[in-house]
Amino acid sequence: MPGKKPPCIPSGTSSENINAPSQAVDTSNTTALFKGLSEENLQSLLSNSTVRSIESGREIVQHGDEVKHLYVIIEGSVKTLRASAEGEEATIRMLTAGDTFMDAVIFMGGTSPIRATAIKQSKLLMIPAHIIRQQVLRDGQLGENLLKIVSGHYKNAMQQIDSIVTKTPVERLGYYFLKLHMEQDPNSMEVELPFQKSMIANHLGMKPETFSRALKKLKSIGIDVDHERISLGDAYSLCHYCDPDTAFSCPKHGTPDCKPGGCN
Amino acid sequence: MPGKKPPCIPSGTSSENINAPSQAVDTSNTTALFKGLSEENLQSLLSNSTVRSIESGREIVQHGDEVKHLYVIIEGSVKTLRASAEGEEATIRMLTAGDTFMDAVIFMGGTSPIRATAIKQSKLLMIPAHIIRQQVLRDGQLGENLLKIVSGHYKNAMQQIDSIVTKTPVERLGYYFLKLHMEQDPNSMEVELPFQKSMIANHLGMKPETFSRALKKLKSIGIDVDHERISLGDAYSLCHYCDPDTAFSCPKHGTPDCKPGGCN
DNA sequence: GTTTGCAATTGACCTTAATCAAGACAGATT
DNA sequence: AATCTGTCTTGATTAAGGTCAATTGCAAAC
Repeated sequence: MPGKKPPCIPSGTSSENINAPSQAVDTSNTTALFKGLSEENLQSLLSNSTVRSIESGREIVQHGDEVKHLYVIIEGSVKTLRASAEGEEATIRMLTAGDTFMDAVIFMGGTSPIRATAIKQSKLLMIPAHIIRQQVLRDGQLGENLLKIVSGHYKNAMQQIDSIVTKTPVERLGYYFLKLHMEQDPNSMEVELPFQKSMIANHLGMKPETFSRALKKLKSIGIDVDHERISLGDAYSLCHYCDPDTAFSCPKHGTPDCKPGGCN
Repeated sequence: MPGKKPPCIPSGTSSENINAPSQAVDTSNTTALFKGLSEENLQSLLSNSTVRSIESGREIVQHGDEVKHLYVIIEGSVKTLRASAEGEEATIRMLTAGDTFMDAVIFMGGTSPIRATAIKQSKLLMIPAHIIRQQVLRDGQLGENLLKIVSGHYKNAMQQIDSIVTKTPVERLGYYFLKLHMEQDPNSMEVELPFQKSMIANHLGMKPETFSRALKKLKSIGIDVDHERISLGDAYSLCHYCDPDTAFSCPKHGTPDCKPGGCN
C-alpha cells in the first residue's frame, strides 16, 4: 500500500496560540458544556484555556496521542475518525461551531483511540484536560453537562451502528437527510449539505460511488440534490426513513401523514 | 414479515421485587460505578435501590420506554440492542455481572433509543434514575465514575463502527477473540466464548453463517474453536488482528514478536 | 479564455457476504 | 436408545456494493 501514507508529522504546527480571552468565546449558545455553570466555575475553566487557529486539513489529535485538552469549536469544522494502518478511515463525527470534541476521550484513560482533523480553517478553544477532570470532582453541574454531551455522542454512535448494520445505503442516506432537515429547519423544503459528499459517504459507511447512486434513487422519490442543496418534493417525503426514536422529536409526529418506516 | 413479531407486551412481568439489601451487592468489585464513593453517598444510592430477578429472554427495557432506573447486573447476562421494525437487530453490547446499563440513557433526554434483554436468568440492582441525576449534582466522584463508564461505552461503540466499516468478517472475529483473550487471561492459551455464537455474530455485524465460515478460516492459522472453547496455536497467533489502541494495553507490546496488523 | 485540479458521477465488472436450503450435532426429554 | 429441539455448520446461488476506469463539471489559477 504505497501512496496513501498516514501522516506521521508531529502536530502543533503553524498555528497561532493566543491566551484565552474569555470574551472571544460566546458561552451562551456555544455549548451545552457551559450551561448552568456558576460564573466562578466558568471563569476558572476559561482563564486556563487557550484559543488556537488551525488551517484546513491539519491534524489536531492523532491516534495514540496523549490528549491534553478538551476542544470547543469556535468556528470552522472538524471531523473525528478512526483510521486503520491500511489507510482506510471510518468517520465517527463531523462537527461544526459550538461542538466539543475529546470530551469523552479525556475520561477514557490511555491514549486517544481517534484522530481529529480540521476540515475547514478553524478556531478552537482548548481547555486543559486536567482542569476539566479536577473541576468535575468539585462542580456537579459540569459533570452533568459532560454526561449529557458524552451520552449524546454514544447515542449517535449507536444509531450509526444500527444504520450500517441493518439499513441499505439509500435508507441510510434518507435517514441522514431527515436528521439534517430536522436540525436545520423542519419547515423549510430545502436542506443544505454541511459537508463534502465523500465525507458524508464515509460517515455513512459507504463509498462515494455508492453515495452518488443512492442520490439518484432518492431523486426518483422527489428528493433532488443539486450540489449542496437538497430540495424535498413534499414535506413528508423523508418520513419513510424516520425511526421511532426520531419521530418522537418531530413536529409532524402524530399527524395523519406521519408514517415512520416501521409503522406500515 | 410474519412470524417474528417484535414483542409488544408490557414488561415488568413475573419478577420478584426485593427491597434493596445493601449486603446483596458486592460494591467492591461489582462496578466502577461505586468506586471511591463516600460511605454516605454509597448508602444513599443503595438505600433507594431495589433488586429484581428476571428470567432469560425477558425484555428489561423496550425501545421507547421512559427509563426510570440505572441497572447493575449482580448475576446473569444482558444484551442491549437496537431493533428495526423489520425485526432486524443490531446488538450494541453484551453484558455480564458487574456491568451497568442504561447508565448513559438516563442522561440522554427523551425515551430509550435501545432495548435491553436478559440473555440468562439474571439478578439486577435497580437504582432510580432521578436519584442518580440528583446525586451527580452533589457528588463529583459519582459524576466522574459515570463519565468514565459512559466514555468507555462510547469508545467501544467507535471500535465497533470501525470494525464493521473497515474490516473483513475474519478480521472482526480475530479482533474480538483478541479482546476476549486479553480480558480473560493473557497468559492462557485457551479462551472461552461467553455468549452464543449467533449473538456474537450479530454484535460483529455479520450473519451466523458468515461467522461460521470465519471460524473455519481462523482454524487454518491455528485458532481452533470447539464449541465455546477457543484454543490458540501459539501466544502470538491473534496479534495479527491487534490495533495500535489495543496493543497499548497488551503485556506482549514491545516484544519482538509483537507485530500488530498495521506495522508490517 | 484556457488550463489545471479536485470532487462527483457514470458505467462495466467483480468480489463478498447475504440468502436459501439441507444437514450435522449436542443436549434435553421421554 | 430414540426422538425432539435448537444451534451451528455446510453448500449452492444471488444480489448488493465495492472496485476500477473513464468522464463530467465546476472553480480556482494562470
